Amino acid sequence: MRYTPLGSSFYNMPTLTLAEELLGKLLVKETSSGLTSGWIVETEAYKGPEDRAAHSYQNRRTKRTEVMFGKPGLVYTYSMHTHCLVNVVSGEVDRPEAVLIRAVEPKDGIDLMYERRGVDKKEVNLTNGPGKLTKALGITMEDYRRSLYEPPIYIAEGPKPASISKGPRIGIENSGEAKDYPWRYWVTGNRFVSR
DNA sequence: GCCCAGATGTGCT
DNA sequence: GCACATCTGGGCA
Repeated sequence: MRYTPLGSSFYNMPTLTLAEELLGKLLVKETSSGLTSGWIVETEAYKGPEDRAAHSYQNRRTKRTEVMFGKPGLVYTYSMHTHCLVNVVSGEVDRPEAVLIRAVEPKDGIDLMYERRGVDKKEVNLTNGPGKLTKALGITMEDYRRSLYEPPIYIAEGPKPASISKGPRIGIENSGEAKDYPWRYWVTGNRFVSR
């Protein structure tokens, strides 16, 4: 199973548009154990300097956020507690914006996902959360700063969802007014959406 | 459904 | 050194 990654030009669009356009695309990760992939069904946009919920709020530039200042289409992996989350860097160079991938629907390598997540899980629990999908697909801090338009981690074309919903983002209660921005997008009715 | 502890990297003092 | 985070799973109701 092999797919054609979307080229770097795909990522040259406003962050909110990109967050919406990513829905229905295929997120693919190749490792020595095999290939796993899933349809992206939920995303959240984080808009740099003016977004209190973003790591790059007020252009905070550190070792961790450095990649957000780079080219769009790079991978920003972030570790939190025992988990790892994956973002797509967006915005032009020096515009520290990103799109968080919150959930995918498993497509290829489902056996491998069970192996990584635990065989006692229901299928819906394999990838219906940002920390879950990274584990199921084998995405780790090793992928930090990789580009998404070539293997081993990339995004390929997929069907456009029939209907898209949007609403406030999740897990950012301490972010003042930013917590209400409707920058979370998901495929309407998809059962792999996190909540 | 809600509450809570786990357990670790990161950033600030 | 210390507080806290783009979360998850298990406990209980």
